[in-house]
Amino acid sequence: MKTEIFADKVIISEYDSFDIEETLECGQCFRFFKIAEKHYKIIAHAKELYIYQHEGVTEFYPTTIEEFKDLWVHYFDLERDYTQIKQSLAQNDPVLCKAIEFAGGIRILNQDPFETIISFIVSQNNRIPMIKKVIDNMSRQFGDKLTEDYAFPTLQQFAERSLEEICECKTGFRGKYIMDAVSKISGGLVDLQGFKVKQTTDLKKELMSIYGIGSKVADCILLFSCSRHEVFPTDVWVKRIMSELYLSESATLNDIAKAAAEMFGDKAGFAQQYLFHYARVHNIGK
DNA sequence: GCCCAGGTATAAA
DNA sequence: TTTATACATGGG
Repeated sequence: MKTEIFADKVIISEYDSFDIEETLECGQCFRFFKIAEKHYKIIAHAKELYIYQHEGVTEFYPTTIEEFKDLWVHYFDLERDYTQIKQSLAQNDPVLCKAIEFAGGIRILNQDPFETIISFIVSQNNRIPMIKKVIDNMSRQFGDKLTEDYAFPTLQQFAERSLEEICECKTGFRGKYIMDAVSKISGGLVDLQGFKVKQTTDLKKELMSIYGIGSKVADCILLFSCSRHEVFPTDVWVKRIMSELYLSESATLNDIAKAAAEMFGDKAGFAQQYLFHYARVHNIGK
């Protein structure tokens, strides 16, 4: 990867496996706005970023240039070799071959764990446009003003709010789940500082101790904010996809889960995202 | 009106 | 252990 630094922007080129549209629109993050084709505004880690891709080149317009190496390189996982990962995923697997062909430019983001916890609580039994709206409501109501938009509220800012105030952001029945998450994190029962060093299985148990966080949401948090690419895709999407593709409709969830485990092994985390795209484009999993 | 959404807690079989 | 249902809200 080649990096060029200018006064107001950073340009990278000679990279592979980075498509901004696929990366943002695949459902792993919610705070972005499409300005034009391959041209987005992103809000993450209390910073705003404009990003623009064209002809094998990516232009970053952060608030300050230092932000690029301090924050955005890690956020977009730019130091990991995705080409090699994709080769290994595609080996002897026709489904992943097709999926990679369809959306080979996805990068698994390194998002803020607290924001990701709250965001994926909001995601349950909900649709992406509504999830984005609820998160935007909470940011506007409770978060700090940035240059143009609002930062996702901090743990402290959430802790100052009542259940009623949180529900006013249209969280629905998930308001009480958010309250429990905030209270457990504030009280240290869920220790965000330990997220970097703990075993994935222990971390998952800790996350699932929060009222309203089950296996699916826990996996999303582990994958999209903690680089735990080995998480097993327990989510109903993948089970349904497996059911459609490989097994009879009468197969139990257990049969499907077992088949998926054999198929993906420790690469399941990446497989989850690719499968999502594959399913969406082929209209599978309804 | 009716159905359902990138799920989960709960009760009941 | 597995299966059915309610849940807030809004869009199709």
